[in-house]
Amino acid sequence: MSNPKIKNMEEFAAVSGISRPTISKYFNDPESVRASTREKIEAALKNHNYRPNIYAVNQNRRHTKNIGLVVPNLTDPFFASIARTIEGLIVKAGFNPLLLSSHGGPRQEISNLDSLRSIKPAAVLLAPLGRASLADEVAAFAREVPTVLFDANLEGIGEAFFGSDNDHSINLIVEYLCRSGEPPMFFELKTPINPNAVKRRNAYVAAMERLNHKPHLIQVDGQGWNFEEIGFSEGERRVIGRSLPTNTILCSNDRLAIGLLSAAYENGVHVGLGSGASLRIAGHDDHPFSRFTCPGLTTASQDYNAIATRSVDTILSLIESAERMDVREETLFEGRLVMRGSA
Amino acid sequence: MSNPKIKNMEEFAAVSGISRPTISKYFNDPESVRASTREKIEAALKNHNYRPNIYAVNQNRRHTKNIGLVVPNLTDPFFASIARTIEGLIVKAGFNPLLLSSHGGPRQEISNLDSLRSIKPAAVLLAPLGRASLADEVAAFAREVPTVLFDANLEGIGEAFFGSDNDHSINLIVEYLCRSGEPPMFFELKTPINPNAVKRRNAYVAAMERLNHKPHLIQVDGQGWNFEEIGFSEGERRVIGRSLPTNTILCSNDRLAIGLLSAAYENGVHVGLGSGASLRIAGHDDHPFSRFTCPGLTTASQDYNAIATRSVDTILSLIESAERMDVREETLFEGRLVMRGSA
DNA sequence: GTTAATATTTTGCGCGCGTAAATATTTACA
DNA sequence: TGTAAATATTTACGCGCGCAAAATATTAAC
Repeated sequence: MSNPKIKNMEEFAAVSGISRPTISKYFNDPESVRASTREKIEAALKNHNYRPNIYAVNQNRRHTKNIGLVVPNLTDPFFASIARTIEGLIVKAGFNPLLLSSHGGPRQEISNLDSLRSIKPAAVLLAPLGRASLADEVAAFAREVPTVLFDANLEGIGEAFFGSDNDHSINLIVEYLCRSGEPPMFFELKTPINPNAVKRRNAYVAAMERLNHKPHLIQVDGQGWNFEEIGFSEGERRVIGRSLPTNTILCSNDRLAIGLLSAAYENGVHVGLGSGASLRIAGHDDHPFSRFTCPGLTTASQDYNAIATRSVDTILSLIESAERMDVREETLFEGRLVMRGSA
Repeated sequence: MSNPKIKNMEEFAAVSGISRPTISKYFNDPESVRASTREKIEAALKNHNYRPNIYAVNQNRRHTKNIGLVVPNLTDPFFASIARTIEGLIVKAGFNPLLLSSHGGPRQEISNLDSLRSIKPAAVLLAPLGRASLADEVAAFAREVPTVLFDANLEGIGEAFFGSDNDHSINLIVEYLCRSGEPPMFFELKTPINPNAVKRRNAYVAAMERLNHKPHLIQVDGQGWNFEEIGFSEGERRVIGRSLPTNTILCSNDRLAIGLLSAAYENGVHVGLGSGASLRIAGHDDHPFSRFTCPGLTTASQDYNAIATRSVDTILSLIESAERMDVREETLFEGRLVMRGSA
């Protein structure tokens, strides 16, 4: 396990009694060499534990085994957990995931893509920032490197997009709220970064009209990713203690709802379904923490398993076929209603 | 900006009228070439936007510009946010951070180190899993690659360790709790993975004894990282509605406290300081979400700015000096008491 | 036992760049 | 203005490996 010290494939070839290119073949696919040589190689591997220099490998390989994974914000447990499952799928497929977060904003997103470019990835999975994204530069990247978008769509960019069917899930939750109490108002950022937020707003309006209710939007100021903070402070200003046309608030996402719940609690406003409650709050996403809010947050889950799996599958087949897609695929997965105590 | 297409340094040298090795020097340090040549290069760079092949660069460079960053669990917003600030510092220093999470457990931690090994990083910043870590293998790695530990200590491994002074912060919070109400019990996992947890337990016991109170430990079952879940379910079993010797619970970390708070709420137990409250709950860490619990969580913050900064600084000086430390440094930073509504 | 077909291994070359040593140029200073 | 010191550039070589084509070994077929 620690004889002299093998420093390259040449030397390893020598000690294993096989020619260097055959060793190379073995490392690229152990099945591609005869069983008898494979055994010799693996025996030698036991005594010397040599590993090919990854830089030399990637310099010469036609395509690297790297897959880039870019998410808008790793600090958000939601994306952290998606990233984790995608990473797992990539590793299982024998590729090497490179995880980057665009938390710094649109310029960082591009800078992430630039880093990936220099790493010459086989393909890239990108959850873009959304409306803030520098679409032209992202598009230019996607022309160079096979790219699949997920979570947030950028029209026409990349080989495919996989996301959530906001129409469906918002419809589910609006219907539920109307059926079980007063029709909801919609609490959101005035200028959301995420295209899903816009879709949800429109879906809310449409659902309300379909049910013959007048839609009400509460559009609050706020920038960046500190949704809880915004939900809290703007909730205090615009919701708590105000006389609103309804006692039910549907938030554009769970993190806003978490802030709003906190503001309600702090101001002594009782949230929930029961008789003692004066406010109902619902969210969207089924954020990892929404189980533990007080009360638990009623929300709509996204089918992230499906999104992750399909995204990785298409990226892999894209790599394998070495071709681009003839038509850009766009698939939305349906979420489910998650009922908890808050509405 | 898009003339012919430069594919290597040779060609770029040609179009810029400078010799290739000089170009190489420029990319390693733009200041190292004469101002006049620098201008020529940068002019050419504008028209051709060429970038050196990172694999070829790293294959030949004596040391890469990569710094590995391994954290136990990126899904925890706490580590996600530390990782983010550390990444920022690394980038600012002109290095390239490689972020990996050991969420999968001790074997994944080692596998992360193995991946890093093959990338030949200049150095590695490691927040180990803790007691679960395969110490021998981590130590072997740290002998090969300059490694600095943070957050959780593994005795004698790596060049230095930077963490929190649990004695200090637990003392702060125990004193506060005793002074403002009944002395606390300590709520924790029976078999914690994290050495900080053990230190906190001991610090709690010591602090209580110093104040002439009898320490009480509530040690619950539970494995893995789903602390909120454990805090919730075990809290329901062991705390809520039980007749305990005190009405104050100090949790080993905020995530347990978040679960416990949720359980209290769900069972109609009023948490806080006021007269209507029957339970006080405090945590430790100042987790990003602890502001938004109901009520807000009283806790002890860690000085993660200091930990991040010092860790990165030492790793950088370690790289620069190209030497190991003669004595292993171990520095603990003091946290602060963060008072909110829960205790 | 021979030959053709096939699977495997080897030969030979080049990838894109870092870097030491040799050479040329610039700068500083008398 | 001349010279030495400092700085910049060039020459020349090697890093560790992938890959195509050629050579060889193995298997199958008759």
